[in-house]
Formats: sequence, structure tokens, C-alpha cells
Amino acid sequence: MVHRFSTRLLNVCIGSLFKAHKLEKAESVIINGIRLGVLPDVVTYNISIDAYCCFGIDAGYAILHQMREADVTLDIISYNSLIASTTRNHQIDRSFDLFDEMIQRGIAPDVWSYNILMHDLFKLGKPDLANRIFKDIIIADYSPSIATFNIMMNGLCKNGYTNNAFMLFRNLQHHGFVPELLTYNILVSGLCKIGRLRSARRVLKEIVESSHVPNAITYTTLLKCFFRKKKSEERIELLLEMKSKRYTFDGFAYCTVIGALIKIGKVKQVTEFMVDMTEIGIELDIVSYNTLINFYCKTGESEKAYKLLDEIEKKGLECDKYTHTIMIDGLCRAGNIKGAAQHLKYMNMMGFDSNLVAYNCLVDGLCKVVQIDDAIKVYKSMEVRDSFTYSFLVYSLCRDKRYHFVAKLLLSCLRSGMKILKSAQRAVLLCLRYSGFPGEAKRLKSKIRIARILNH
DNA sequence: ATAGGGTTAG
Repeated sequence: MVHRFSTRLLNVCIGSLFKAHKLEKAESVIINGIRLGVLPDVVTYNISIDAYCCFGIDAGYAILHQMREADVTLDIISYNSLIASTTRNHQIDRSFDLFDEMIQRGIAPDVWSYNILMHDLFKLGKPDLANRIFKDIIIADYSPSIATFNIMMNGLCKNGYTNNAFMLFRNLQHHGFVPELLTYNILVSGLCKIGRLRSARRVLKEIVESSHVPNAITYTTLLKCFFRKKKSEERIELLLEMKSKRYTFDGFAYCTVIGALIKIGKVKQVTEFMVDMTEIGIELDIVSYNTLINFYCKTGESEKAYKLLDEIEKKGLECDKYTHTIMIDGLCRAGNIKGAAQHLKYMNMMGFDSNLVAYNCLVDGLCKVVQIDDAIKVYKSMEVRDSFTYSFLVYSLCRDKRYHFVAKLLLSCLRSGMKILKSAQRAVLLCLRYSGFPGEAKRLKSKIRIARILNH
């Protein structure tokens, strides 16, 4: 009895140590426990799996081996934790292997396992398969949890079936299903994504009527949608509503609002919100810093931007690829192309997973100061390109009257299956037509058509 | 475990 109590105490202890990211401390507590005769049980190991999975599946999987060596029997929770972490670690394909392995070991999946599996299938863009599992759960009466329904509705929304999600929601309600705030937020987000603002607003009303209190997530989702839709009156109305309920106005909301206001050039309002944010005492994270640095880059206050960079370092935060990209874009805007190129080099040295946007900013910057040959040089050195890269180049090549080169570039872009703005395509055709090459324009047009058909 | 935030063109 004493023993069991000690192990429970051990578990509580290492649980909070892991939560505080004190891995080594947790490890030493486990080892000391063993020395004192307090043996870890399956719960101890499951907590460890959860903690180690943030370093990848293999780190979590290693705990399974430890369990086998310690002769502790794996249970369904061990596997569910592992399978759930495949989604977070972008290794969804491995979740199916783990599922097989689990069944082979004679561990029967529970509702959680099926929930995770559904979620993975939706994430992989396979709503049909997810739907089949959902039906199985219902038919076999696996006692679906509220998460089952939430995952189902969210997955439908994310895969372009928002209307079906809504139908499911009404159907469930009809059968006595009581939605939680999360359920409502999923629907609001789904409706916003397909631009059905009015329905989204109606759901907001329903939330209040059902005596739930909408939270910051509800509001930021709606607000982002309003900003995208350029509905200025509703935007202001909603902003006021958000501000009047201060407690729902968190760092996420501030970043959304400030980011959107920067985009539409409302400098004065941005400043007000920035003052507000610091007065409320919101702890700035790297995303907030990026937002603020972007603001100072856009207003040309580079000293302030650099000051924030110092602050990031002092706080022990780490600049991410967004910070660097924003700086590169800012340097270009300030006319310091050399500095931007240097910063990009530095960024490459640091080894970020993607520097495509930063390259695009440099190409755009070079185009804007009409150093088109340099822009082409950078373009040629890029390993990955997207429609932005091509758009920047196409427009400035047209302006520079390099018709044949731009025609070639446009075709290679389309042939590689890349989408490019229709207006950029039109620009090239118009250029050719009105510069004495109507025949060439015609030929290019049919080539574009063929490339489009081949890509479909 | 399932909902929300930051960069690039037009």
C-alpha cells in the first residue's frame, strides 16, 4: 500500500517537472525513486512518452523499449500518446504502422485511438476514410465522446465540407447533443473560411443565447474574417465589442488586429493598439515581436526595429524565419539591398527550414530598384520558387521590354505546374501584342492553354 | 487530441 502511494506521488512529481520542461530533473527523480525502491509504473512511463514525443516519435518510441526492459506492460494510453504525437510531428504516415503494431500486440483500440485516427485522416485530406471510421464508431456504439463529434465537424470544415459539418451539427442537436464552446468555435472558423459571415455572426448569437461566453478565439476568428472581407463598419463594431470585454483581448487578438491594420496602412490605429497591448501587460513572444518589427519596417523607423531585435536577444527569445524575413523585406524597402542580401546570407547560414519568402523579398527589392539582371541572378540561384517569384520577375521584365525572355519564363512557370496570377499572364500578352509581336502573343496564348490543360 | 495570431504581389 505504501508502495503504491509512493509511485503515485512519483508520477505527480515527474508530471509537473515535465510540464516545466525540466527533463533532466524528472529523469533523476525516476532514477532516485528506483534506488529507493519506488518503482515506476505504466503511468510513469506514459507521462514520459508524452514529454519525449516533442522531440519526435523515435524519442517517444524509445520509452516503449525501456518499458519492455523494465517488464512494465504497455497499455492503450501508451500507444494513443505515441499515435497522437505523429500529428504534431508531421509524421502522420507512421500513425498507421503504430496502429497495426498496437493491434498485433493484442491491445484493443479505444474511442481515443479512433478519434486520433480520424483526425489524422482528415489532416491527410482523406475525409471519406475518416467518415467510414466515424460511421463504424456510431454503428458499433463505441460510445463516441464529444471530441469525436468535434473532430468530425472540424475535419469536414477543413476539407471543404462546411455545409455537411453544419448539417451534422443540427442533426446532433436534434438528438440532444449539447455543444461546448469549442464546437461553436469550430463552426465559426469553418463558416469564416468560406466567407459566410452572416451565418458566422448568427452562430456567435447562438453562443451567447446558449449561455456560453465567447472567448478570444471566437473573436479573433471572426475579426480576421472581417478584415479579409474589407467590411470596415462591422470591423469597427466588432473591435469595440472585443475591447469592451477586455478579458477576451489577448496577445493573439492584438497580433491579428495590428497585423491587419498594418496591411491597410492605418498607422495611427496601430500605434494606439500597440500602446494598449503594452499597458495591459501582455508578455511579448516572438510572434508579437515580429508583428511590431514589421510595423517599424513599414513606417521606415529602422532604429526602433533594431532596438526590438536587441530586446529579443536580451529576453533570451530566439529570432525565427519570420523575424529574418521581415528584416530582409524592411532593408529592401529602406533601399538597403546590399544589407538585405547580406542578411539573407546570414539566414542561410543559420539553416532555417524555408527561406523562400526571404528570397522573394530580395527579388522584389531588386526589381523595384530596376536591377533586373541581379534579380534574375538571384532567381537562378533559388532552389525553390513559387508564384510570387515569377510574378515579381514577369512584371518588371515586361516593364524592361524583355519580351522574349519573359515569354519563356512564363511558360516554364506554367509548365512546372505553378500557378501565376491571371493579371501577370495578361500583362505579358499585352506587352507582346502592343510592342509589335502580335503573332508571338497568339502563339504564347495557345501554349499557355496547352500547359494549363496538361496540368489538369 | 479537436478552435484563433506574424512576412512577400495584385
